[in-house]
Amino acid sequence: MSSLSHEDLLTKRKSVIGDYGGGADKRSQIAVGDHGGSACSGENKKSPRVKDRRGSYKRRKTSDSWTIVSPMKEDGCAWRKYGQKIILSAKYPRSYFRCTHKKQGCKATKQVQRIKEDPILYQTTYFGCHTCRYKLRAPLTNVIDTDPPESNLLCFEEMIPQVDAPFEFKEDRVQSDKKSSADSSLWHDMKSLEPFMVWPPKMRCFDMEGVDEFGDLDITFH
DNA sequence: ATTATTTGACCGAT
DNA sequence: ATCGGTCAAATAAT
Repeated sequence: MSSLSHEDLLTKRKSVIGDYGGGADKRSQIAVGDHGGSACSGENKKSPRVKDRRGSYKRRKTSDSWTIVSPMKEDGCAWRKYGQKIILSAKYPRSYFRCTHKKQGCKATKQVQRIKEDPILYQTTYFGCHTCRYKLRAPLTNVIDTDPPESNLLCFEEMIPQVDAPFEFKEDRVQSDKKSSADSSLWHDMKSLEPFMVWPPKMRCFDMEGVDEFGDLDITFH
């Protein structure tokens, strides 16, 4: 789709940024600049860099999660990447995604990690159910107020096959080539299927725990 | 303009 | 101290 390779993009970006990440943290710089000499209004507890983030996030529980092992890392949902980490015991980095509609209260997240090279396999772990899907049906109306935000579990009737999502394969920066054709053709095969991501939570609702296989996909509920 | 991605720092747990 | 998960500024894309 894009005319530039990922290496190109990366190179371009690096050349623009320079030693961006290498040296001092930009927020440190900002912080020093901000209240650098100011000593502030006296009481600082522990030199907040740019903003005190203590308690800014809570670690998730491992409940309400399930894992899918599949050759695809795309599902039918709109995710926004918010992090990537090198995992010590893993060969490939792990990517962290949250639902694009987090602002509307959707708490669903997932993490994707490639676990195998030859036939490429991704392990995707989902946390929480989407609460945003049925809102998409009436995007221009004022449904937000009327939606019960605590209804985590949806019915099948509420589900919409969200095949309008941007299906696009983007490879991790750390290995750029040898993707596309295999992946894409695979995806085109799978594209006729229901986006499988939407039903694992239903299976949970229907008391299907203990099921850990479904066709070609390995699914593990936690 | 707004939204998405990148990426090092920060946080809590161990 | 280290690890994995998250934040958020800078950057890129739309």
